[in-house]
Amino acid sequence: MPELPEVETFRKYLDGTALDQKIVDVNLKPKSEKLARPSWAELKKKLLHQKLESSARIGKYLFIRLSDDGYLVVHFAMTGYFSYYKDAEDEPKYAKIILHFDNGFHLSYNSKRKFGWLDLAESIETFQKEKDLGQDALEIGFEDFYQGLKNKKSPLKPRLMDQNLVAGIGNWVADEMLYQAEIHPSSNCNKLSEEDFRHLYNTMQKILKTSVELDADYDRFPEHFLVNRREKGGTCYYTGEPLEVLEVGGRTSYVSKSRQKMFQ
DNA sequence: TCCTATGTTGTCAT
DNA sequence: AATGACAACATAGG
Repeated sequence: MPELPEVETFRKYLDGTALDQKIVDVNLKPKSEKLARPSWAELKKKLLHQKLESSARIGKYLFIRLSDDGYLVVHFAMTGYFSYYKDAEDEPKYAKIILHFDNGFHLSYNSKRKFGWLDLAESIETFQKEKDLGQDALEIGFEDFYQGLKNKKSPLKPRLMDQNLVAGIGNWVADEMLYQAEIHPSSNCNKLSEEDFRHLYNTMQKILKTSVELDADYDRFPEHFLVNRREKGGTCYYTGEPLEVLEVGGRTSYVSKSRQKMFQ
């Protein structure tokens, strides 16, 4: 579900389908008002008669440039995704907000739950500042990554998932990074050396790039990736041992105990 | 029936 | 100021 690689895949999907066509109507499904910000009336008014011109992404947030001015901002939360289709009968079951284009196609924002949302923003910079959103995990340099984490008095995993520090890492990417980098999620940030952080940073880049290249399609992920093993009965690719399931920072974490070193 | 879920946000406590 | 625990949001699926 939508973390950085998934949202980047949605962004590419949007770029390949829905850009440069005039929005002739916008529909809201019943009981979906909460997904529209700042309000359904304002969102609809802003989108009508405009085109989606281009897209950008910071972390799990997608920014879509509108032809007049400003941005449509989309957050997919846990179950959101886009569909671009022509026939009304192809409308997804969980469609919540639907943009209708003058070429007869439709772009729907779908979600099983009412968690994600569509919002408006004047500029990406304003939005990023208001939300205190950190640098995108694929953009941040090692030095900022290191400086942001090295002095934290906290278990590492919750800090990796803190969007104000580095944006885009959710539960599965955090587990994946820590697994491949051989670091226990409960390790204290301030006990890792610079080289440990460098290793973690390089691992993060590799995992994110690979995931994005594979369009976040887990079925195509390398066999050693943890994400497909994060389930009951899952075993470590490297050691064959059963993965431990524990809670770190309130989130379920899968750990290969003998592989991942605890820094404390 | 009960529990969990890969996200965010707000409150309250330390 | 930082950090953590917890609830709320909402719903499908095991």
